[in-house]
Amino acid sequence: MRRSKTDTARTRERIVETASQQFRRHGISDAGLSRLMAAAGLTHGGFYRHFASKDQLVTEACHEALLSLTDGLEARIAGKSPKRALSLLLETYLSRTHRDQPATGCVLAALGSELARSDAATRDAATNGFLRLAGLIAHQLKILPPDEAQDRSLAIAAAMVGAITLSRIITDAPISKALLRGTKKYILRAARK
Amino acid sequence: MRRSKTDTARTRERIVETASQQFRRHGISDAGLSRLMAAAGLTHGGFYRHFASKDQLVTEACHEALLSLTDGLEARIAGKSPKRALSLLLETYLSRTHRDQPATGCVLAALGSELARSDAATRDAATNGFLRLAGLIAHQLKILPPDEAQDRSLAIAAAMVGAITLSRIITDAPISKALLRGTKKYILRAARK
DNA sequence: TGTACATCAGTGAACGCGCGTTCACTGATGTAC
DNA sequence: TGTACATCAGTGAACGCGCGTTCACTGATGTAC
Repeated sequence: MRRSKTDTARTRERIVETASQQFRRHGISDAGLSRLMAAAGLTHGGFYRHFASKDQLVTEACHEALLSLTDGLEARIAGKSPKRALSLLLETYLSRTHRDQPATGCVLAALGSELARSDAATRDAATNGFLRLAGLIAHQLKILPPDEAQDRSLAIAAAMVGAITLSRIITDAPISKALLRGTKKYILRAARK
Repeated sequence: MRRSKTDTARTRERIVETASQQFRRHGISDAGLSRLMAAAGLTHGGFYRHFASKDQLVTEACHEALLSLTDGLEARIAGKSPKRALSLLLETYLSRTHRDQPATGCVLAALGSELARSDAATRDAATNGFLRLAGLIAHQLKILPPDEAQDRSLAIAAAMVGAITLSRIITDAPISKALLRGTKKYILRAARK
């Protein structure tokens, strides 16, 4: 039966939030709409009242998840010195907690290679999220001229994403840990003048 | 009808080679066995004469593709000075050619986030390939003590994989290029004492 | 070296299953008077 | 403010489709004598 406008809006948000977790946990292709809607407490039939297609949901889920990630990181470093802020960003992003909980972590690390094959709208959302992440880093590189800080922050953000992705693939625990530790050290070196 | 042993071995190799390209092009989940076998010039029914399951093919395809990648890179830098070799590695791996041709490129970049959700055997194959890639880099960091060269090479290899993956996601061509260029510059900095 | 038979690579139909999407239906919400 | 009716969120069955896997069958290859 029909629901109130606020209920409808809440349901839609719940679907997007549930979807973004399911995608990150199982991958985009392997997260089916039926299971996903059930996880949101609904049946699959109602899906198309909210979204035109699965692709649209993917786009929105990536957008929201990346917004939430960068907002969270931004809040975490608010008011800190650039040096301390960069260290905090790296500790948070390159943590074992992040590695072990893909469902609530960075979409770029959880879905990177699938995003590379996604449609333009989803890749746009991913690109914007990536640039926001890089921007957070660029702000901590104030010792450098702006152009160089921009270029370097792109490389640093990609290195962070690559490190988490690979730390999840690697079957040898000490090596996985060494990769995360090494990446942090190596980025801190790269942040120096 | 039955085939000779050498024909059978050749067919098996052809399936693995075709599969590794199809996986890198379409993703593991989205590369179906029927299409894949057709691409290898066979019908899908014969698949299980060669492999116990799709998972086994995935493992072998990743193993072979990573072996081929590291062999190719190794041949390319043979006899070069460490400095020149590192630069060559980076130019080759971080090229627009590599970015634009995932089907024949690095499996870790093409399938990274899917590999993180794959079974142990496939993740073992990916881990070994990653360590071989890192090893190639470590050999060019002879100015550093071995422990540090190992840690740093892990971080560098992950940064390379992350950069290619993200360069494929990014919808803005200049930014994609800036990421590849920036990553090379930043790794060369990190390689210095 | 030649013959008889077992092996098995490859074919194509078939299996059950879950996929994304559509649709008739329900009944509460929203709207127009 | 109350009433009549249109809207539409959510349900559950159904659609065609491709998936991974199995199987009976074919006939050339490999093996045993």
